[in-house]
Amino acid sequence: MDSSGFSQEQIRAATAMLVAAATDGLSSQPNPRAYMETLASGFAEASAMPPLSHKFATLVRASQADGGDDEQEPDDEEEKYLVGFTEVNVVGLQYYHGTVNNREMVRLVREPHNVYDRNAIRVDNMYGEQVGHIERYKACHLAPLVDNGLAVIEGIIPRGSKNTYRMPCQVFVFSKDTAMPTVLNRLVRSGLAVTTPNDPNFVQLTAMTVPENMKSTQEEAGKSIDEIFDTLILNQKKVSAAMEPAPLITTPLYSHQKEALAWLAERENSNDLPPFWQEQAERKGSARKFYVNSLTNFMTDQKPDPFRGGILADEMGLGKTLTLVSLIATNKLAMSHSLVGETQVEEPTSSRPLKKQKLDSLESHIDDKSVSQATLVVCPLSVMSIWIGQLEEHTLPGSLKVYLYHGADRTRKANVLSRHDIVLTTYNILAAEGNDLRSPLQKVRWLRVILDEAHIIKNPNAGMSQAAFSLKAERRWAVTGTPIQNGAKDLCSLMMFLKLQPLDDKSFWNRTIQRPLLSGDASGFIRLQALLMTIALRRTKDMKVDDKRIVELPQKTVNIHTVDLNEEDRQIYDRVELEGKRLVGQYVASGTVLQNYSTILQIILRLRQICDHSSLCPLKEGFLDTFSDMKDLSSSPELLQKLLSVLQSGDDFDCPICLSPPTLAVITKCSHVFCRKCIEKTLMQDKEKCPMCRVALTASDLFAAPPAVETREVTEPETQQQEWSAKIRALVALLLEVRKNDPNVKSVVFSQFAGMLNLVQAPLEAAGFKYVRIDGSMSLKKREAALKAFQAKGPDSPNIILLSLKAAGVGLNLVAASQVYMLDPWWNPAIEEQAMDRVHRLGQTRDVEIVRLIVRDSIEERILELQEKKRNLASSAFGKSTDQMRKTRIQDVQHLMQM
DNA sequence: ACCGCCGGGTGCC
DNA sequence: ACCGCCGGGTGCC
Repeated sequence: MDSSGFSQEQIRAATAMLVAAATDGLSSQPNPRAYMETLASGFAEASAMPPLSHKFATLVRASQADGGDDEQEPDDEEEKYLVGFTEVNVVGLQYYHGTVNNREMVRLVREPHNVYDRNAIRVDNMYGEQVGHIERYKACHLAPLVDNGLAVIEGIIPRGSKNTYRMPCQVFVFSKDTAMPTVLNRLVRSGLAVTTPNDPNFVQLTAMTVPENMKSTQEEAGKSIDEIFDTLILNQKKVSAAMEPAPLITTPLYSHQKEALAWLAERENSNDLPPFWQEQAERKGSARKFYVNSLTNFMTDQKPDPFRGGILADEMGLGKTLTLVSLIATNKLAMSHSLVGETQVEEPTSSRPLKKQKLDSLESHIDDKSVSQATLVVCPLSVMSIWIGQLEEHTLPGSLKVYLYHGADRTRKANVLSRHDIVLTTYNILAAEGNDLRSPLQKVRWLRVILDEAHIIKNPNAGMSQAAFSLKAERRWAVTGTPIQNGAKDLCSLMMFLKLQPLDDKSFWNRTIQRPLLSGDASGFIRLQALLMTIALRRTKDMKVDDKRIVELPQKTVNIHTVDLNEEDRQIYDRVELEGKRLVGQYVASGTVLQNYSTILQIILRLRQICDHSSLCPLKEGFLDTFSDMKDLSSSPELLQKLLSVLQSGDDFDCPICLSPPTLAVITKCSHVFCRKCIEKTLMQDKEKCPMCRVALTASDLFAAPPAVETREVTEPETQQQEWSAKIRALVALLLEVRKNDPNVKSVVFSQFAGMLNLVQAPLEAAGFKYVRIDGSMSLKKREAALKAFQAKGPDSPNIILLSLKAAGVGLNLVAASQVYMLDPWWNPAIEEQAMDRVHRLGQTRDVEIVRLIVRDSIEERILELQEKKRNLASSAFGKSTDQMRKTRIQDVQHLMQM
């Protein structure tokens, strides 16, 4: 490695090697540890600065909203750029124990409640140990910028790290594009010497590792995280060994499951350094060793604790749950001697928080508050039954003590929980009491915490996530079949749960991974790869080992069955589409697409409903005019109710603030739909304006959704009046044909519209089919009963299960069926694939046929195209900014409306 | 001397 | 801190 550090060629070569090794299995096998060390040394030595990119983009969380600010982002994530840096002193070093290294990234923490100075800014090292404070006469200029959300600051110690009383610190100031001149101006007027990136001396002066402006890495930057995961699939080193589970697992594991078990156990028991750490001898030949974190350049002579846990990201259908049960069962036996021994043996005293935690646990060992043997599993309610099922099916009865921490009669006693081997609970319970220190969930020091479907905590600010972060555990696992949805920041949330320092800190995550990714700097990509390579395991069903798929599944074919609307529906469809185009055209022309996004979604929704059956679209004449007239809406509670029931009919709106499906959806008087919490928070911060259209809004202008639509519509479809739609005819015809060929074949019928499921019921009955149904309104018990009936083998058992796409939840096992009918397409192909995978998964013995019913010449065809486009362009790319996402949305709308 | 100068005590926020 | 600053002691040469 030459003195200029990590060259583009090296990065490219390393990447290529990685990808090649991951894809073609047997050839070159990179050793992840060695690879990480290569990386680490490369970055640590990158002292001579390569040319500087013009702007350093970054995604950072604005710590507080600025009430008086002009631009309001619906989300608190927004692009920030480097304004420049100013050098300040860190003072008071003599009072604190936190040490730093030259060129080390430090945390700058606002201390608004500091009794001596409300502008205080604390300086911490990577471990969160205090180093000192920023001298107050400079802090007083920086703090207001941070507090009002104008700027975000990051610190690096350029030199002087061994000083006794004070040391310099370069404070890098970032702000959003529009505020950059203001921020710079305020800094300069405050008398701070600011070096901007335009400054010819910037490169010599800065201690920041300046990202190279590498256009060549754009293609990497454009990759979705899923693809990154997929380039890491089946790392040979990770899974070369297989591990037999403890005998109390009564079912033989598939070989890929044994490999996963070996990997999980290795990750829990290895004493390797955590990711991004490397060992260094003090001097050549010196016995004294140091450990350096290559992300922050933090150095310590204490060996960092191994990182026990990680991300199990196997594609769904590979049997993750059974693998985890095996881990719990297998390590249960290994445990009794290893844990106690381990904790006592390598335990040099230390002042670090991490060690302290362990020390505490040692002390409390005596008064019986020690690390429990119990594993806490947090999962969605719908997945809980899967865990229970797997435990019943695959373990010796009575061999594992399982407690269901669920239901009103759950215990309040921590020691009851800690006496079990497995405690199962749900995210809702965790959210409800997880932040309450009196909760037994919080009192137990878990051996292991497993978050199943961990992407649920992707929003780190949600109470549920916070509760997950505060659980005390020796080992942490995030389990998810769909690891990344919104990009790299979802991963940050997982890191916060996993407590992988320093990446569990948003600021460090942004600095070392997110920002480089966004600005097209290869280091972010490479670090991310290195990280995932070490702590994540992902296999997909198509992966091959020794030319054999890891899971042999029957054939799956996807066919499109094109349907022509009947005359009446066609007329309605054309009319609505014409009107919709006119409206969208207006919005596009006047640049108000986003302000009218909810209206547009309504239009699209209507069109999609008409494709299923025109009666699903409740408003006929002139309803679009009503949509575009907000005042009318606000004075018409009835309409609001209707709108909301539409919202709840199983369709997929995203709250524009959190960009997720809304929880507790509310609609504003200006007809924008948000999560209740999101909009309430926004209103409190942002001067009571609608974030979408900036109309004045107060809490009283919000209308809550009516309680779950339930089976209100389940009133038997009035058979005469509701003629079968073309699609229903097609469905029945297809089902009849299948039955003719083989009466035992079972089918799954998916729709996004609960109403559509209602409408197909009568025709199915008329054709002599027995069916069951699962939708969002059903209780867990009812769902289980329906599923059980469907899975039964007898000749009288139902042949058809009707499922609402959204309510079906994860993990549902539908291998009893081999035919799948998707009544309507959804634009996120992943969701559809997930649905299909419930049928096409382990245990399926028949070939699976998936039939997608698509109306010719309709929005459905365009949705298909959009899906294709999304697949090809990987538009879930992680390097995407909010702004880019908006643009994509506008384009999507235009495409859907054929404009 | 309402000064200057000396030298000890002292030191983040 | 081998500094700055504070405030008490002190006071021609």
